[in-house]
Amino acid sequence: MAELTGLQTQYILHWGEMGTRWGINRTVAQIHALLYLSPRALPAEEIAETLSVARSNVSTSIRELETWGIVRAVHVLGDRREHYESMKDVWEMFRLVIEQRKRREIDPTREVLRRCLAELDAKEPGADYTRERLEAMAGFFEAVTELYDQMKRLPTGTVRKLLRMGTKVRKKAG
Amino acid sequence: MAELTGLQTQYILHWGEMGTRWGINRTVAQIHALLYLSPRALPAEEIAETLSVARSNVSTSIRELETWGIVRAVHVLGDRREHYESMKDVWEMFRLVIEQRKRREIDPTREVLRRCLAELDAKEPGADYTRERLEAMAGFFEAVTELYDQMKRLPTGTVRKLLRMGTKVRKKAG
DNA sequence: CTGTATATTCTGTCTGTACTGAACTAAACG
DNA sequence: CGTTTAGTTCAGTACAGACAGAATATACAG
Repeated sequence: MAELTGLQTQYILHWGEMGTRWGINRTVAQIHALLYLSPRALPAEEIAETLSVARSNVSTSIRELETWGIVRAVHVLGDRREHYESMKDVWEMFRLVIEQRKRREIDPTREVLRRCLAELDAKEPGADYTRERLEAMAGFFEAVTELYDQMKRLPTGTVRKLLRMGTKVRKKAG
Repeated sequence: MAELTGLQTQYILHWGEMGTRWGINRTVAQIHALLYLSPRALPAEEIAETLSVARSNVSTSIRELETWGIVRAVHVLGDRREHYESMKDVWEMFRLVIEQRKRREIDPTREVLRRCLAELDAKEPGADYTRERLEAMAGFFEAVTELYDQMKRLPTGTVRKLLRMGTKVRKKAG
């Protein structure tokens, strides 16, 4: 990964772009893209040079990727620098990311909805209507959580297979 | 909705908070939350007052919600102002939002991946490895698209039923 | 028409986040 | 140990997006 090919650059830039739309820091996303494409683990210094970002920026970004569990540090004999590599199993990567986003975005919302419903006083104005709306929303979040839990139980690869099956069935029927 | 109850305020603030995490403008999310809870359509002026934001801010935010198709303007006899109301079917709302996010985030990525794979020159350094990685990623995006298309075909309500069935099965088995 | 109410567009300001470069810490080498 | 190298933390800067308020446009009433 000393020099990027045009193709690699294109992918990395796009990934960074998409990252921002998903609320993921551009540099974090770019670093992930770089490591994902790299056949070998890269030291921070090299990442910084390749992407033209500050060394400190790489440090914090790598840390974030590590907390997500999709990047880890490995060591190379005769080199005391840390080398970073990305997980290569795409499905597992997204599973990890989704799990954490769920924790930060779905779970707190479920909590709030539950608390709201618990606190809802029948005497306050329009309580019936409010309850109806909150319950509908809460039901949705419960269902999503349920769906997520069910998918989590399936061993890796099964989702893929199910999906392929579904495709075939649909094609036959269509 | 002249005055918000504590509960409504809580919900609206939380929704705004979550919106920012999903890359949705806080005001847009808050307005949506307000309209969702409101038993009647509200004029822009009232929205601005209730949420303490500028009238102009409401105008642009409403526009965004309208393009998503989850808020629409309705008219009230004897009042020439536009009144805005939110869709109340939570499942349909999220379906609309997801559809559009898919268009903006999944589809372009699929395109880039396809183009990258098409352009990939076997002569460039590490072409085999790059191809492998790009294909894995592309496969994931194709699968997600497939999944989405299949779910889209199901009539509203079916997803809910399927989910409930799944829950029962799992409970029995567990 | 003119005046008033409503809605939109535009411009400058503000805020929050990303990022750099420097200072600092820790570890490895000789 | 001192020196070098890697890694982290911090303080200030830069930038993007959100927002308010003013200016403008549109529509309706009298």
